[in-house]
Amino acid sequence: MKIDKSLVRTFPLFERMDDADTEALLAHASSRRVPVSEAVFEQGAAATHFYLLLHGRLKVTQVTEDGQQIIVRVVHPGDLFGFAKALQRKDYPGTATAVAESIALCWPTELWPQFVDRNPRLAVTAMQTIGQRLEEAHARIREMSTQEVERRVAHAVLRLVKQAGRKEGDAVRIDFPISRQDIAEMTGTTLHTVSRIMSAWEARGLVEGGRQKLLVKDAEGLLALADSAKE
Amino acid sequence: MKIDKSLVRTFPLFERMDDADTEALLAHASSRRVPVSEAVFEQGAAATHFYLLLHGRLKVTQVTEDGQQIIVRVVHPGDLFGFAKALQRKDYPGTATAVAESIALCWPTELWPQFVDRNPRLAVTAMQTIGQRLEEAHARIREMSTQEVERRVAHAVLRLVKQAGRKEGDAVRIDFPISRQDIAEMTGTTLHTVSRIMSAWEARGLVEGGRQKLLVKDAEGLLALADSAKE
DNA sequence: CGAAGCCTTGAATCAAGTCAATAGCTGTGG
DNA sequence: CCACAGCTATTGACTTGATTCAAGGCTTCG
Repeated sequence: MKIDKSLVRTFPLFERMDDADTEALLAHASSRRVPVSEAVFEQGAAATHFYLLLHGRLKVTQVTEDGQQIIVRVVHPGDLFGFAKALQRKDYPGTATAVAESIALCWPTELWPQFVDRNPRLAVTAMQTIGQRLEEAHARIREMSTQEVERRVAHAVLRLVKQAGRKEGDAVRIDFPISRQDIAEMTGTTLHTVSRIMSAWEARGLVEGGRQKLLVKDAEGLLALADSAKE
Repeated sequence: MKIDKSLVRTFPLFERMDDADTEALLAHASSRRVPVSEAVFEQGAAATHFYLLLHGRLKVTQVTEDGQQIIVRVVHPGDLFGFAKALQRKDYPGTATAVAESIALCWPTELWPQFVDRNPRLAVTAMQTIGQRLEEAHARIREMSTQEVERRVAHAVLRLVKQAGRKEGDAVRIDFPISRQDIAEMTGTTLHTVSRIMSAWEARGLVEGGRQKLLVKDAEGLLALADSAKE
């Protein structure tokens, strides 16, 4: 399968890899197009491949025994995902669903050790990535333990701005379709509460909503909300 | 520093390491005694060492900007902790405090790569450990998102039973001093709510409380509480 | 155009948090 | 050995943030 080397090269992960190594890796990769709302892999399925998102946007969700869903994280272009095997898991802990038309590279998990050998930097990067995720998870736990919903939602939106913001005049557009329900699942609340909060924000000129749309007009204002201690 | 090889050898991490390797590692280790309520390291301090808990019990806490505290995890004998450097961090993300008289081995972080070289299994184990922690964190996020307080507390207590339970007749004793406040910080609630819940449980014969004491008399009953969907 | 999927907004309810007061251990020192 | 200081825990009353229930409106797309 022919894959564009120069595209891959733009991602930090590959940036310092030399041509030979890059080609060796890409030789074993296949690329996969994922239409909106289709899953790349499902929670509990055997972890046969690991992936690199080239283009688009995914959400990783988990479902509890009693059927509730939460969004574990959002996958952005350049992110590795689904490398459960690297953590000695046999199955995927969550489901990865495209929220926008996406393209991912994938490798059979058996190749992970080779992948790492070929570029020791990669082992380090992977470790780092997981470390970051762990920290994010702890940050989220901290937020959920101590902050009321509005601040949590503010934090979540700011995170999206940082990871998926695209300038649009004075404001920042969240660059993929996201619903109130999604935000609720990211912050551990209900779409109703999110809707109310965002209506209030819209009235104050902080954001502009819409069907699966989100435009942040005043990031500083949100930041003030997110950081200010209660009262 | 003379350290008992046979003690170390009882931990899964070292179980399959041969004598030469074990000795090489222990040669660079020092041991450190930590009295109750003293910290092994503090949140934000430079990560100079990584540790292995030999004996005792620690809690790892984080403090938010506005002064609230949460318990990130409990460290049990045999656990590695404080290996921030392995995740490419310069500082410790939390504070590790002894809740019981403890003894830990420690190594300078510079030795981590060597530590890993010496025993590649260790790299794998470390990865696995971190993977587990990530999963635990996600499980906790899931719980906090979807379950009401009583179930969360039930889960937390059951986790303690599994990790620090000591049989005591028909019941199981949590083997270190733990306060209502601690449980509150592990579950994201207040000591008042925890106290109320545990009083109710005590009335139903599920547990027996006391000042920093906790005896689980009916783990099945708790499990039913923890697992049953609401109502 | 109609159906499906999102979003908004009221009203009622409820789980937990806050406030406040008291009681019970535990270890210390007079 | 008793009293006191300092924690830790218990409990009631009240408040409130957020969920649930319910109804209706707005987009988008086939």
